[in-house]
Amino acid sequence: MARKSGSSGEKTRAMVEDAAIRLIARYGFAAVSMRQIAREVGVQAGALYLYTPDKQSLLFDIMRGHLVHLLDSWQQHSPPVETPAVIRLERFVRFHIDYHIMRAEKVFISYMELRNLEPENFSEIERLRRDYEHVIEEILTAGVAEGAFEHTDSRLTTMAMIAMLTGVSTWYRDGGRLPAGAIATRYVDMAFRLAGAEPLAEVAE
Amino acid sequence: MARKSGSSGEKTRAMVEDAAIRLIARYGFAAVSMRQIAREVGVQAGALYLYTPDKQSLLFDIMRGHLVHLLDSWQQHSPPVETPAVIRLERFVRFHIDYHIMRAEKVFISYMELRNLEPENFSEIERLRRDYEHVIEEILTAGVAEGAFEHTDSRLTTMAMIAMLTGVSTWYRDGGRLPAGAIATRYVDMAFRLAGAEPLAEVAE
DNA sequence: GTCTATAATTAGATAGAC
DNA sequence: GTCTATCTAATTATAGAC
Repeated sequence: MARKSGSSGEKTRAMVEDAAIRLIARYGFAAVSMRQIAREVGVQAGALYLYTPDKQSLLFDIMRGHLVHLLDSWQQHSPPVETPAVIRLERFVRFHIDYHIMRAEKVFISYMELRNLEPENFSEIERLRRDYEHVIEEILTAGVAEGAFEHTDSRLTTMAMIAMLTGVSTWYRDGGRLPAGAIATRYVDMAFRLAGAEPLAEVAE
Repeated sequence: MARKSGSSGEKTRAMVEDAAIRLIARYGFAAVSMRQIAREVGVQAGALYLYTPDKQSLLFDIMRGHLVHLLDSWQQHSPPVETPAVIRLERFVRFHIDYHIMRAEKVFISYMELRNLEPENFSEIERLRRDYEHVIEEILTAGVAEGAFEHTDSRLTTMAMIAMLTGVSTWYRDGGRLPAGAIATRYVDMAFRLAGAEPLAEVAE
């Protein structure tokens, strides 16, 4: 029988993406073959091309999907812009860490596999990444304007904060020394320190 | 003529490593072929095997060489342990950023290509990385004991600080908005904030 | 020390049967 | 929708000439 009974295109499509994410996160895009992905799904290599025109699109779709969903999720979680920056920063840090811990593989891929994107794809992903960086930068500059934050260089503080926060996903493991919530609380504290939040706000945290 | 006049083994050996570093940093280890490296050096692929037993060793030697040299350099730059932690932290941050900016490619490889190491090689590299993490952690705990730093979790602060500092090498470019020295100064300030350095020390910076 | 030639394997992608 | 078979090209690594 050439076609398994009960097999369905949409289900297989999801399995292909899942397998690709798992394998690419583990071994790296260039090191993973289409045959490996197919084996993980339980189909032959040729069948993959029903769901993706080529290997590059598989990577690109994973990364774009991740970043679009990330930005979308923040839109839904973000407080209104008129909210005090201290509140917005705390909300952002908790959102970011939570999201990145829960989707560590996609985060990892989107960070590590930029080099394997073809130029046009790279540009689109970079644009989405910059959009996300601007979320922090806007909160920081708003906080300085409010007098709630005190630091000399919002752009550099943004870069430092993103690196610091995203770093969590490189070492976090379920069942580690601290639960995710406790980690997030400590990172909120550290983000406030970097931003130069007034002691009052820091205590209130 | 099978052998170029004026060619020399040691010189070629260095060119092989240089080419490997440049190409792996740019395209990733798995995506770079031995033929590409050979072409960059100006020899045939077979000749590479005079200098490395296989492709894996090429990667491993780059990473181990980098980390051994990094630890060695810090040994020579580090103030005696009895030096106040504030001084030691400032020295460390400037050393780390300077070193990482000047050797961005090796740093990048050592961070991105961990997945492509065979198990035994991975273990050795991880051991060296942990040694380096302990440098910061020791300074932070010493600072807390001295009463110079105030933070709740030295281990987490270490992870945050390493991620923050190493992140510089992912975006730094010569001729950018700020010269390397100015960037380092701002990162010293941010490191002090994370560590919870007493205001007096922060002003002294 | 480097070259040419080649072995052995594997890759991405397609064609056509079912 | 999936399989088998296959094409074409590339890969790591080695052997042996020079």
